[in-house]
Amino acid sequence: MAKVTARPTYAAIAKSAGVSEATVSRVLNGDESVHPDRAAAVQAAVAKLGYRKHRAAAALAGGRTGFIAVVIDDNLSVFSDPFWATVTSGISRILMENQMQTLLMVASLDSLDGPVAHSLLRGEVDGAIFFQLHKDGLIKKLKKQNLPLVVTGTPPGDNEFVFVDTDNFGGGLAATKRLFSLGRKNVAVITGDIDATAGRQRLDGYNQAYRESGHVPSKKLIANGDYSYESGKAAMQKLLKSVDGLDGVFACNDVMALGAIAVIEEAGLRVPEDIAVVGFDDSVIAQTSRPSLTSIRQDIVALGEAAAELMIQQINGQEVESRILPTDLVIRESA
Amino acid sequence: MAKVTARPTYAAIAKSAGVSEATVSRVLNGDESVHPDRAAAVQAAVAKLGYRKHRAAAALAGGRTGFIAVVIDDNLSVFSDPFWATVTSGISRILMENQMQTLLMVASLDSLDGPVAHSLLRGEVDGAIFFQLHKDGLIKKLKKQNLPLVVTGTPPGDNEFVFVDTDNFGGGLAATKRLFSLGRKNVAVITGDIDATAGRQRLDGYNQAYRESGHVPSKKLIANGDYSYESGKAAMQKLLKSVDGLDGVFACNDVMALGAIAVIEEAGLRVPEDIAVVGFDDSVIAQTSRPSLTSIRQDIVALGEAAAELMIQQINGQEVESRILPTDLVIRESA
DNA sequence: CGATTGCGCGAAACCGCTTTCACGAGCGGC
DNA sequence: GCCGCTCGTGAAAGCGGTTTCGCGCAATCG
Repeated sequence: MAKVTARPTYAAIAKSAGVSEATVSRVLNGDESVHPDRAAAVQAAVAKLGYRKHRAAAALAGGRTGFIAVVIDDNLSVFSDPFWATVTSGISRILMENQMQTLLMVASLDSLDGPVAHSLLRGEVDGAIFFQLHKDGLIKKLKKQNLPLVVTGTPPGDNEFVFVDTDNFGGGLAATKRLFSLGRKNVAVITGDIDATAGRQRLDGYNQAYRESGHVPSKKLIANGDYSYESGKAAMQKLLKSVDGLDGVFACNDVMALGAIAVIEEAGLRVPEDIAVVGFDDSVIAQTSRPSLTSIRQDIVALGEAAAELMIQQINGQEVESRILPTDLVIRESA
Repeated sequence: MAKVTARPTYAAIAKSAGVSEATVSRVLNGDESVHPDRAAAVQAAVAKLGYRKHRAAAALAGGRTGFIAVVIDDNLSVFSDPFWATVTSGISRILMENQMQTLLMVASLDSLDGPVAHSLLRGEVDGAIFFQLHKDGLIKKLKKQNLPLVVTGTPPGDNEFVFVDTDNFGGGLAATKRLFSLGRKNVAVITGDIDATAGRQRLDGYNQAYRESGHVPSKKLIANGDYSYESGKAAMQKLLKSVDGLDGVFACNDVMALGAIAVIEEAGLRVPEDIAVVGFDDSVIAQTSRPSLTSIRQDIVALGEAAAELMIQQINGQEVESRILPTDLVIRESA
């Protein structure tokens, strides 16, 4: 048990500043109606005594906890993908700047009845940021309670929730256009999980690029993957068999791109000379692989920061709109 | 602002169970001295009303917050390495099981004066888990306050703090032995940051393997890196130039191992035929690279779980000992 | 110039739980 | 059979803030 050194309370501040505790509270909560002189006196006392508010007490009395939950479904790939950690660091930074704390909740969200669900439903946090949405039972319930919510990644369905996301569509478009700009004619795509919105949108971007080029992609050019290395290999094998004159591939993430490259080289073909490959994510492996991978970069920290900003705006009662962040094409050896 | 539906309080439970609020509190906090019948009545009332304790109120009255801080120095590679996220998920799981919450604090720990430091010093958490220790100013201060602490990664210096770590020494030993067991004679090492304990220990393991084999590693066989891809390449270039008959390399992480392999192949040599390479971490890239990488696997989730367990034991007033978790050698193509 | 309004401020209730304290009952010891 | 314990329990006092309410004052109005 931590023995905490006694800290000053409102009583001390009030005494030192010659005002009542109520006034101290007003000053510390930005109530404008206090006379500037008194406010200054309070501020001085606060500074002098090194006062800091007791969170629990403030939460109990005020109903606001200063905590924002970051809710992570534990069947998400938190374990193998730095993505979520990076987003979280962005969230955390912004929250800290605004005197709020990040409460991490990792749990299976299947049930509406676990400790996470209870904790959220009981109002133990001022808001919740969800990572990717699969099951929407819980979040719908929270929305009914008017809990400020932000979703990271485009939620399926209509725009019921405030969200932040990378421009997956634009990224897919840019990746595919890059291949066309290299003079490639038969550009295939290895999709990610097309049941999730991100995968869907990247594919849509690919299709859009085709449309803009005045062609229609044959069904044969679309091979489904699931973001795993193995699925990238399998998809590529299928493409090599079924597509004549294949000279470009857009893989919806870097890991699959590497799987595809492995298969291409095993088949005795060269990247990028015979087949150019573009990935998505610009993860570490894009830099370390050989050939290094041309990929679509997203600003992941910014994604987290945007999520936190939208959260804070909501808490302040402002109207907010979902945000979609741009991507960059990073050109390396593979395309 | 979340409008929270009114929840039952002790008053309701007490009434429903026909006891006083004091007794409710005792039951809910595991006080043994309550008559079993009454305890049962309270439990029944709790279940019936779906009662859940108000954390802030409990914290205010009891001094225990139910929060454990996970403190991450933001100059740590949280951004590119899934390692810390994985550890955190393990921590979070165990804490949740014990009705505690994970409070994430990402901040520069240089100053003893930032919001993180204040928050910790003020006893806003029941304990703190530090990720890797560079600056020990803050943590020493916290220790003086008797705040339960756990460090992830061996802290430098004596065993002043309770910590959990992977068996870096054993891993380095196993990696190097693997190379010897393949009949390699001139086995070099590319070190990580040897100012940090993990890097130091892996190197020590390498040296130990040499000692056990009855030889002494020449200074030439040791090339310093900093865990980055580029440093792996640089170290390998140096080794190729200065070491005759080099036929094995232990790189202290996978990323450097890939850098080394790139250089080896550029030099027209083959992995593993000419030079076998072992990495460390068994990260995704170990599986996706070509040739796939033999590496040392650590159970990262278990590391987080162990940290959380040590924390909980400390909070319960038990004596605890630091824990070192074993590693596995994962054999793939490169060695 | 007296009555009305409005503003700044303090007193005090309250948020929901924990813990001390004292009290009554049941017990063994003499 | 009386005294002194122990044991289980409830009343009540906080924990450290927030917020309502009403009061006293000065400015405004008729």
